[in-house]
Amino acid sequence: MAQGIETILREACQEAVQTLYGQALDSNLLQVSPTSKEHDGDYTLVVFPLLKVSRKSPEATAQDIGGYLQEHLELVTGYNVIKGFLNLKIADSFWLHFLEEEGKNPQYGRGEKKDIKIALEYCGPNTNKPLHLGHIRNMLLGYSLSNILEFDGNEVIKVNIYNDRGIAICKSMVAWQQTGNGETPHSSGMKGDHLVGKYYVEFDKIYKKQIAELVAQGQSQEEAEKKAPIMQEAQEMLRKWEAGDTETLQLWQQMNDWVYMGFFETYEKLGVNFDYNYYESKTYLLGRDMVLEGLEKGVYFKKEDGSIWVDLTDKGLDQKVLLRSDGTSVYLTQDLGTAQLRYDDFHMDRSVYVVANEQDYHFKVLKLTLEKLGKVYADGIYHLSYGMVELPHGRMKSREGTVVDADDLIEEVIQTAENETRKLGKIDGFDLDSAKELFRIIGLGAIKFFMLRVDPKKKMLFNPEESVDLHGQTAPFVQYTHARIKSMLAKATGAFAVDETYTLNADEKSVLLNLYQYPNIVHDAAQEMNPSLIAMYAYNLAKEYNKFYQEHPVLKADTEAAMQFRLSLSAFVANVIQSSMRLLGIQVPDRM
RNA sequence: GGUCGCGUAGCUCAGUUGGAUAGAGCAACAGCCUUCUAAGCUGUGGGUCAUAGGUUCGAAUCCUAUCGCGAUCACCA
Repeated sequence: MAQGIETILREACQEAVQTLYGQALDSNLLQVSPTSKEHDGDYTLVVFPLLKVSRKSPEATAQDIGGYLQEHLELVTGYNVIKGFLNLKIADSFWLHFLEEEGKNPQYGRGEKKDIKIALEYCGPNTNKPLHLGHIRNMLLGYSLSNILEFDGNEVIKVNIYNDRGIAICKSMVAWQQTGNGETPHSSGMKGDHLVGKYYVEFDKIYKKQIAELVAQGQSQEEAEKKAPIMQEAQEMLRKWEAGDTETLQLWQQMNDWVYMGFFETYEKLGVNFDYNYYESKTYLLGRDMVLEGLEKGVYFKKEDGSIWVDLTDKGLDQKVLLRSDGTSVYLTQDLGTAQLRYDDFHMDRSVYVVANEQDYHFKVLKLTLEKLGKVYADGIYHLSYGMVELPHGRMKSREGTVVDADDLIEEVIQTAENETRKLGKIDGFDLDSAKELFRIIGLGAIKFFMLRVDPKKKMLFNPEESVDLHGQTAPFVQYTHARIKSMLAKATGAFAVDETYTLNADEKSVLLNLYQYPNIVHDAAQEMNPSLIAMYAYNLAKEYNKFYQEHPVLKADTEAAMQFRLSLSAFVANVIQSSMRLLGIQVPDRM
């Protein structure tokens, strides 16, 4: 697109003010935006900020500028003034021309190439239990964001980090050794991550039992927690792992492999992927040298007991430990190391971490600690802090068994989609495979849209019934609009062209205005790292189109010109729906 | 207790960065299929924008205080 209409109008307004009132004007005083629905016009200028320059009433100022624009700008064919609002009417030919230019462009909305490389980390699972609802929000956000950033013209590298070591996985290993009887995913038919998760739960059962026994024998709770045999074995397992004990490493590798097989299956079902994987087992020793380097530079400090700290009290935060007194690393130390490693690997301009907002403090500390070291990449670190998913009865708690499993959820939404689709009798003429594919597209679409339509920064409530709803503000609503257009287009014959003398009705123009906004929305979503803007846009576009569709016949339009125009418009809408939904990771069917 | 975040219709969420009569969906009610797919469209009811002050032509939006909810503040990850 050559130049946005808002820019053209803004510049023209600036010129008008200059000519009419003889004064230059700061261009950001000019607010030009699409006219709100209940008023007549296409774009609106708010004139209140101009009163100091015009020295006239709001109405008179708006009249002045409106008159000037109508006279000097071909684009503006009319205007009206309500209080301090100047509503401008844009020539139909502009919109028709726009439709002709962009309507068949499958890349419509794509941003210019920016020469910015972004590393985007998301998911970050532990390898001792299966993925849950929280990971789903994380993965959908991360994957969608990578699409949006890429579409806006950036280079994006999707990375995952596996927390594959530590006491948690050792717990699963010990419980499996003691009670598993050699059970494998193959022998049990269980998905690998679920199998390992089962033994993680098993560990906790045994542990609790042992604590109770010890307490019954007269030990204190605290003492019992430390001395429970199975806990001691898990800790011994961790020591052996760190010492490189072959047998331990083999078991660890095997159980992790089971988990990965399970995760890959879930990723694939959900339609997300990664370009590069990091493993904590390979990075957990990194960062130590950086801390020592900081100590040498004098930006960190050492306490009497030998522990090393960073002082962030000047930034309103606390002092944080970087190396324990025994010289070992903490969580933060590792993250320093992985940040450096990632920069060495990719030399990215920005590094985005999709991590829940419970870690806000940690990421503030991480960024500031790297800044103290003078790392050039510290500035490019951005924590996409998303809100936690809550259930109608509160937070998910594994102890209370309220964790919503990712695989179960996916299966459930597909099942619901199937039930609903069959009930509506929509699959006549589908063979079994394409029917299954349709259920999958609709079910997954529903859950993805449900989670992505909410502002990522805000916590969200997961209501199981609403998440599989197929009506209203949902993916199926948008998908349905697309399918209906496609089936209509399939019935149309020949190529259709836009007649630039066609006269638009209000519903047609409203759809065009929506389409025209798409590139801006993409850019805003990328800028704000907010996929919900895309979701709401896709919904609104479908909504506007449906209104048009209901009121105005396309294939049976009164005139040939109307039919051709409406077909072009419909095809454009289908195109943009498909494009925007793809950014959310949602497919759109041609029939449903 | 310190820090950060949130509070908009019965419920779930928007609100274009300070602009017009605060909008959608769900739920409820009333209409629209012999005409391109009714997973749709139209309409009705539903609001002390947590509360109280302040800033200005104008505040759901910015500032202050209060109330309520949540997260976080480990030599855990």
